[in-house]
Amino acid sequence: MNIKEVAGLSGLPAKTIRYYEDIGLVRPARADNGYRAFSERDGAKLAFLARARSLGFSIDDCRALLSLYEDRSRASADVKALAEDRLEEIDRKITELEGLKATLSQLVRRCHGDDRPDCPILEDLAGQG
Amino acid sequence: MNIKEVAGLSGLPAKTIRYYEDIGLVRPARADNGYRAFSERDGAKLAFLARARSLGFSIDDCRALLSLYEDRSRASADVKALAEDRLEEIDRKITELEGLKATLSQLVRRCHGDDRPDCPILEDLAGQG
DNA sequence: CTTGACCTTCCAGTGGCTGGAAGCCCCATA
DNA sequence: TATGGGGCTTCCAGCCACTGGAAGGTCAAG
Repeated sequence: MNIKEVAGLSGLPAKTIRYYEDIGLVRPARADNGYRAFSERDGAKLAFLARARSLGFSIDDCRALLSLYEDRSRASADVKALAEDRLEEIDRKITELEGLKATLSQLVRRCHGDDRPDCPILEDLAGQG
Repeated sequence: MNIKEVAGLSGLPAKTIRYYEDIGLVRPARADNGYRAFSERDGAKLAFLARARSLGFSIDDCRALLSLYEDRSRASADVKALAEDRLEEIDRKITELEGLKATLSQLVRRCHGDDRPDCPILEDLAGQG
């Protein structure tokens, strides 16, 4: 399989796949002409990575998940712990964004938004709100 | 005012303030010894930036907000538009994170999390879920 | 034989800082 | 007057996870 095919299968851009090779996440074989030759297994690994990344796992998390994935004697507790950390992180981010949203939408509501210069948003930013 | 003092006032690290000078957000005067000499106005500007950044505005947004802030004849509608764009972005991010959270927490619930190797989380990541 | 799609490597840039080295400057204390 | 410690300066490198682009090799079709 050439890079474009595996890119299509995994949903990752070719550039990203090359990058993943650079940082050692995949190690595709090489054909005689120097082209990367991806196996089925490489394809599965890349799809795994794409899915894990889309769920917000960092590259380091992915490295850990991959090695757990390939370790037949892993404990599912280890995976669960990683996933739970991610969940907490997501919760923290949601909370933070909700806070921003509350503040900003209050400011937006208070700003009349016409062609006059007085603006509660700028006043708040300047610390006079 | 030296950099450390204005850092304390604005809540920004000194490093960040130097960086903001680099990219042209502030232009503090210089004392004879080469030290940056911040005016009250510089301090206010930096506090403005700190607040805007903490509300999630990008540096480019901040540049626009600053110039609106300093433009006595600005229309508040322009500011409101920027803030509304940010709100939409925040909403999109929250929605995305809620989606991730739903998927991940479902996976976590289904994983028994003990010392056995079978794990629905990895199965899902591998596309067999 | 040419065209055009594909592949390769390598370098640089994104955003928004952050860390660290090397070297002034300034003030207080011994 | 030496010295110590903090603060200040510049500059370079690195973070994360790619992404864009240049320069050039390879392959299949017409």
